[in-house]
Amino acid sequence: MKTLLTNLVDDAIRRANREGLLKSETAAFTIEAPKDSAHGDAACNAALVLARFEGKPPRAIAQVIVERIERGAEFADIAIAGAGFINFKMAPEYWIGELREMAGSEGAFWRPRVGARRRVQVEFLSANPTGPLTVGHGRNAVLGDALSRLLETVGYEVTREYYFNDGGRQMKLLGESVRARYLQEMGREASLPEDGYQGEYIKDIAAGLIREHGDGLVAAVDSEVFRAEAQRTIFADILGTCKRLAIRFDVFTNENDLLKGGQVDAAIEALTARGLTVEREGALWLSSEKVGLPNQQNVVLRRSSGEPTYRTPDIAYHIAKLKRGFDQIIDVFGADHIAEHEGVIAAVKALGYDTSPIRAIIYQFVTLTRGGEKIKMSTRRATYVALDELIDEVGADAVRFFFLFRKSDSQLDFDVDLAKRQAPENPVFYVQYAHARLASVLREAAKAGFGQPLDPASVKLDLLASEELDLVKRMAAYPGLMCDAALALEPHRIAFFLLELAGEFHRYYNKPSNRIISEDRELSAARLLWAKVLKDCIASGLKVVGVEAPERM
RNA sequence: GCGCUCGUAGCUCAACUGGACAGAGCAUCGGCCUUCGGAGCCGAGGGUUGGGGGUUCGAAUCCCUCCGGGCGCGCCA
Repeated sequence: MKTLLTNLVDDAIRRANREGLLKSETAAFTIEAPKDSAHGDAACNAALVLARFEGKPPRAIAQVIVERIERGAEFADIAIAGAGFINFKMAPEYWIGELREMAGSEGAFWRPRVGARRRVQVEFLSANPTGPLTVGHGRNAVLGDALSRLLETVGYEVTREYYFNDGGRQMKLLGESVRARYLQEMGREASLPEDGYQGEYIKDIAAGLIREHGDGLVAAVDSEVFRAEAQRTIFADILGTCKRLAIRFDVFTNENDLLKGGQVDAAIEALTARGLTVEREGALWLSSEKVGLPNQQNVVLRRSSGEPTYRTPDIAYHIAKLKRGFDQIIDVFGADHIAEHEGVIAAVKALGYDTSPIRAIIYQFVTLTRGGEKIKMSTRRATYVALDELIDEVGADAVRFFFLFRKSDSQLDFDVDLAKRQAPENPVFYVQYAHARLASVLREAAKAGFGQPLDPASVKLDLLASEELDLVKRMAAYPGLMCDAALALEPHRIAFFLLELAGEFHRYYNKPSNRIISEDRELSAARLLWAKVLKDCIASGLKVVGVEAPERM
């Protein structure tokens, strides 16, 4: 509809220009669905945009444009309203045509292929394997995955990537923590290193090593064997948690490979060769002023001990990503990493790379509440709530939906009690229930002798009333909404769409006069076809957010 | 202190990236349905979009400035 109207208005403006009524040949106007449906199905602001340049009142310009629009039978009305909006109201036949298309497309209607198979990499989660995933990681994981699903749905080719540091100091510390626990279990004198990992899972890993090796590791020369075992176990645990949330990755990249491949050293050399580094107290720093960073951002590239910090591989990693030829690279991370990311991008850019394909999606923190009370979380002291525990308590669907039910840059307050409730105030339940209801109706229809699938060509869709067509309008807007959401990297819009769609359906369904299956066979057939399309639409939306679409509840 | 970010109904949040009268869900109050095509629906009250200024046909949205929360500012990740 948008392109149709855009073309019509464009033509009208050009015509008016040829007739000497407008100075402009074209205008940067928009076509939008008005918030208030009384204003019609679509509104165009062309006259308002042109008013200044034309030096005429908007309504007068609107008049000139409207008179020159080639109006077909698909329009019920074209009117000028308010400050000078041109409002279009489509005829019922138009919406019936849309419904027919939805029904006949075998689902393609819900997969607008605007991405044109462009390649996108989404890097998300990227948690270092030093412990189980927390609720905070959960938001990252779900956001990255939903974004990937959304991009795929609109036709991009997506690579889901997990990057982790396995060469750094933290991993060494992890190994030493395990070693300490191991020795303690073996009755040896040992204490956890300062800032070591104190979680119970460290003891579990140590216990595993005892089962496997007995006391054979007491004399181990370094903590490497402990680190390797910890990494292996923890990684398996992380991926297990992801699997419960239906999250998977295509590519894993780690720091060690970059170090071994010499890419980290190459990055340091390149930066130094360009005079972008400074040596201070034996360490190598990125010169913040030369790469255009605020000077409070001190980026250390190489410690005085000679080993690189975690950021240097990250710079090398981003260069490698750019070289892999993605059309777009998306990094998902929490707000506490903004400064770091800026530093990395600034360095990459200073090396002459075009960083414009890189985009960041940044999310704020998550708090859990139970009965209105905040649940305390702290990663340091191991009092965090593990993501697995949250999934145990409220289920994967609720976890996913709740994480997506907020714009990523607002803080997220996860109400555990609400998420568990099987009641309409729980948005997950509400949406899933709409789907189950439709499924139930379709089962009834089968019993009543209606064949499935119904043939869109033979069903009399013109029997549908405005209430059904209002839902068709909403569905017709869905593909465009997905494209906008994908472009803005905002998967939460899909969740909100689903809630609104479900709400409109529940309202419809509750009216006794709207019984889908009645004595009137032809009307029933039309409504059933419509109901099937609606069910498919909800199912496809749920798929994008990664939530189950149940047939029964 | 500096940088980033957020501030919208009592609470938790939307608002198609500058459009028409700022919308939902909880909570509160008042109704309808008594149903396995179950767990649903309707209505009411509630707002100077933190304050002030600016940009323009038009601002919750952009700019400036205060106020308030969050995050960051380590040879940690």
